[in-house]
Amino acid sequence: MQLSEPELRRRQEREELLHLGIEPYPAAQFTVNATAADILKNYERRKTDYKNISLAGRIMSRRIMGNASFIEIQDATGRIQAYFRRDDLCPDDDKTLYNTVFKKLLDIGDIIGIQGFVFTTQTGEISIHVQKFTLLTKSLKPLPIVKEAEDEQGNKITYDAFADREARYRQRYVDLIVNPDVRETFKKRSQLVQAMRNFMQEKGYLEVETPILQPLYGGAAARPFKTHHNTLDMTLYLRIANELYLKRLIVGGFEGVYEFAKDFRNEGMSRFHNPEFTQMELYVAYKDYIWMMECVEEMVERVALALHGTTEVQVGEHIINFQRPWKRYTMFEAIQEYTGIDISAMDEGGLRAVCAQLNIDVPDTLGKGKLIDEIFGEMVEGKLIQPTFITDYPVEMSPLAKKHRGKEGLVERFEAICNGKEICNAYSELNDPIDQRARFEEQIDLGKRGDPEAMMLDEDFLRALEYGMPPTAGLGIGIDRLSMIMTNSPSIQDVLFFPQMKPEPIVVAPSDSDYEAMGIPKAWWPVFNKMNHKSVEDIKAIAASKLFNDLGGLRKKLKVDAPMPTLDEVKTWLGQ
RNA sequence: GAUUCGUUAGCUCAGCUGGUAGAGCAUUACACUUUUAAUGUACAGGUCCUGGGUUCGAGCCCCAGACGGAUCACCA
Repeated sequence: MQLSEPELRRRQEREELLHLGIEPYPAAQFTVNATAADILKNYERRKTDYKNISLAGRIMSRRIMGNASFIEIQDATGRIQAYFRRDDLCPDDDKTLYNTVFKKLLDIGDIIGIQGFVFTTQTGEISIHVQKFTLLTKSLKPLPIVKEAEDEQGNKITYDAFADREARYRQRYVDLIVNPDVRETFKKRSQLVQAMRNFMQEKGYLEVETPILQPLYGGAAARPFKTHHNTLDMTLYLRIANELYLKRLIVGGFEGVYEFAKDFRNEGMSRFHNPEFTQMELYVAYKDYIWMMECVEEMVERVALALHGTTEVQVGEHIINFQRPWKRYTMFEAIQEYTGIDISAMDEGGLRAVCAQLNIDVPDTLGKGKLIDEIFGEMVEGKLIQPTFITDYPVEMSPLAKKHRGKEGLVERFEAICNGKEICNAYSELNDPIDQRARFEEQIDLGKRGDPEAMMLDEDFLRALEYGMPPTAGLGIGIDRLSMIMTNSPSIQDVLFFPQMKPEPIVVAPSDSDYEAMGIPKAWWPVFNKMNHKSVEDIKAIAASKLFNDLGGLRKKLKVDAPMPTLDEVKTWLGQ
């Protein structure tokens, strides 16, 4: 890797600090007794408490004005201005600490500790008057410079925002340093998980952990990631869901279990899909899906209140209100509401005619259940902005859900739809082992017909059901999707710290020792570095005459103080 | 996987009909003891994503590729 000029300069500064006896990465702990947010919030009311403060953070901007300077320092809670004055820091004749260390050897991005007292500047900004500072970490890579200001109305204006998505996702650490909104989004995500966990702890449910490496994958319809265990010499799959394990725990006698689970699905990626994602699954014994709807409403309403202090949340152009109770439709009612067509009594032929009438393209292979799902997906789902429960799904699509207590061909299942997307999925869980086996066998048939997502038959799970699982309500709720809504993020990548991406190409640049091995005189090494070849092989592939010409050109540009080699010498270097 | 847009200085971006590569910020130097996008002056900084092609001449046109975004498809 060729280092840019700022990078070289910072490495040089690191050396100079060492020469001055200043350790750029000290071991001694720097004790902090204040945060930026605390000072800005409480200083005016409790001035005497801020006479002797100690704070650490990253330098985010510098305004040097001769013998006085202002910097902005950023800690985990925010930014605060600090005031450095030469004669305070260097009361004696030796002004090195200010003139050299502070002004020349520190940069934006360096992490320092400061000690001093809080005051208000003439322009009214609460600031720290620094009496002593300590370098804690020298930063060798320049940060993207983002400048912020406020207009007359007090609106925040950002200049030169660090907005390139690829760079932001690949180097999330930089994104987090430079974009405060990103930090806020992830804090909200954490609060969301915390609010849900508190909710379930209060109800007395048990938080559990179940296997991620599974010999059989199940609990959802999806393609898995496959791996291999060497000692056991067996195939294992990364879980696509943890449903079947949590139900085993209900069989075992726990009456409420939940897990925040990373699941893995080997499928397409989009702004709603990442190969690994988080679901919270909850199973409660002696409950049904109607009870579970109330539970979801209460939990999600609680989350909205915890994050926003209100049930109303701005999402894109909509304001979504999570206040209970939410609207409820059966799937048939919802389709009738949005298309005007009652499909509840239709057979497959009738449903196909409806698809044709609504201009929905469907493959001939689809059965009745999938046709209904297609109509719902095309005509209804995207229009449901406010949180809405859709209940009573066709049995063909739900091999783990209990048959409806009153309606033939349906199961006791609901999804909550919000902002046009599913956020959760729940059933009265199927606990009849004979029925469950039959449903698995239907799935196996589907698999034989080529459906890559058909479920596998899990004999151990069936054995557990045969011992008897009490009537149970189960829920899976997508934490990423819910986070997107609660933080007004248009893409799943905005709520994942490290979204999946293709790896960056790794370039192994030739080094000085490579040049030496090729017999190139040292004076020419900078020239080869400047040419930035990707590898030694790349250099050797260049025609000697072309390289000879290039060397001549760069010799002039870089002012190389060495005689021009002959064409024959160049050929020797290249082994040609 | 398909379509489409993008990739130019450390960062954010301009770049005309194909004719010597531009700005602001950051950096460097100097000035400046309460500034706040600090200011003023000066300097420096570029494989224009990669590889081919067309052309006297390519950042720009053509072909292929890499990476990324968006939409669609797939997908609880």
